[in-house]
Amino acid sequence: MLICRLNKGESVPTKIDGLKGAITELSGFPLFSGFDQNTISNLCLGGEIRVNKHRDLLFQFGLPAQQFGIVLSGAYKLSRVTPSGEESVIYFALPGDVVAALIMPQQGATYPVTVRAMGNSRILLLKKDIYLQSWIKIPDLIIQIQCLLSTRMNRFQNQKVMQRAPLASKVASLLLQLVTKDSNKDELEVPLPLTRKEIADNLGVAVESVIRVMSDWDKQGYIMTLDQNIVILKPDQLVHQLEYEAN
Amino acid sequence: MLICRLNKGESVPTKIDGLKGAITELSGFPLFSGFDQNTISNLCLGGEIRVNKHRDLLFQFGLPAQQFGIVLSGAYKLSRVTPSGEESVIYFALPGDVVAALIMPQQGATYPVTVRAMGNSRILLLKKDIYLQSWIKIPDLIIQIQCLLSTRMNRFQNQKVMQRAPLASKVASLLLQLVTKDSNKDELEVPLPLTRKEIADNLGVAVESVIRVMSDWDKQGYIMTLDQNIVILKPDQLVHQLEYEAN
DNA sequence: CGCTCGGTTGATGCACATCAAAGGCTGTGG
DNA sequence: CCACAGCCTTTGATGTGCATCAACCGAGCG
Repeated sequence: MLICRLNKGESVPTKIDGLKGAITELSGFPLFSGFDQNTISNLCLGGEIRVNKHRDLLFQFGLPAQQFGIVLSGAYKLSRVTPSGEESVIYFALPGDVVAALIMPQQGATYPVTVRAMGNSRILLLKKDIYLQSWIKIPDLIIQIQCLLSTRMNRFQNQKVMQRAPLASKVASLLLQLVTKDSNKDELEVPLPLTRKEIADNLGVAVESVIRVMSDWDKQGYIMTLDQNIVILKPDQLVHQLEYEAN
Repeated sequence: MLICRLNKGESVPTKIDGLKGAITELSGFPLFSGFDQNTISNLCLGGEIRVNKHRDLLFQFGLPAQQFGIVLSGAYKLSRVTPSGEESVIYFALPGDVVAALIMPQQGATYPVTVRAMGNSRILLLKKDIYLQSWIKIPDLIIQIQCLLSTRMNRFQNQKVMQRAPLASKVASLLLQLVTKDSNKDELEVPLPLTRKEIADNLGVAVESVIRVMSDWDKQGYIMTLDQNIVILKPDQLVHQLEYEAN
């Protein structure tokens, strides 16, 4: 069962060289906190803003890694294909997140995942060289990058700890993880278009199982889905799913 | 079902301040490749070599992280306890691996995992300050650290891709991952004492299931277990387990 | 209007969990 | 020295959560 299908038109990604506006956006991310706009522009020399539509391909697993990216808006999906042809979603990258930065230092490295846009998204692409020649030499920047990686690593670890939990717990955990911005009471919105298949592929389970869990929550009024945008109406109820009674 | 039990005596870890001998060891690791012994000793100022016995506690999940480590010999197990009281093994750190380096930059960070020795092991403990004041400023060192992290991240990703594979594939994948040194033909030895429970806790499955898979391999002559040391007699057969037919 | 895609539901089956029992080994204390 | 407790391993019997298979619906689209 092959997954690859031609994306309608495979839209030639727009390329915009002037990135004045983006600098302001960048200065709002934790990655660049404490840097003035001048420094930021120097750090982004030779950068290119890529504007993507839903499912546009950004990086392809296995190809030589020449660039890394900083997500500006929207979201990107990092995934790989399993030996049996299924898609396995590794990570969802949101604005402010870096993509492929970790492998820049390695000689002849290839992308360890395939990266695709989810919905309309924008990303700033930077050349490998700038990472090796500028970024690496700025301790404050390295610290910020390591913080981002640490967060991501933590997420992996949390998923590992949940491995033996029932499916409902895993789905709840994933959804809650994605909204960890301001945990203001009721009405959290998952900030990216997410199909049930993508959730299943991330958790490594069957679509139908995810659907059974989520449409139940839908009926209970815990969540709401509008055109692939998920809204958590009762966060407390989802948190409750996490405590699956230690027998 | 609580797991915490007093380790017989909880042996007071030996502390040795002179680390002359260790410098030679360190210079053999990829982490310090390209550094002369003088530089290495400066990078390890204030370091302390901890000698541990089987199951000695090194770092405790949740406590403030003041130190990081470089495994010298033996192995260390990074794990967490699940909400239901089971142990979840996140990672096995072998000689040359760094532990807790990634979280050094974060203010008031706590250890994200509990770390215990597996068998007799030695680790070089370094202070947070040295990381922030020296390490971070040396691009070549940062590059090596990021390579180590990249390898670890890759391992997580591989496990994620195998999530839907049958148990036998997962066990095979884990064992093969641990011996990825020189893949010289037949007779690979897993370089750390590993119980079936630890394998199970790493894969997030039941002990009995792991045992059923492995004792089958034992009978087939694919592997051999001597006192918790696993030897892979027929690597090809284990590799064969990975290709679980994409129907 | 046929196509594909995402979501949904029900019937059936299987891989693995769970429970139970037992033997070997090690360290510990009476 | 032996009894005992823990841990690791093993094996069998039984149960179940989720996968799999199949079918259907509505929406968007060329």
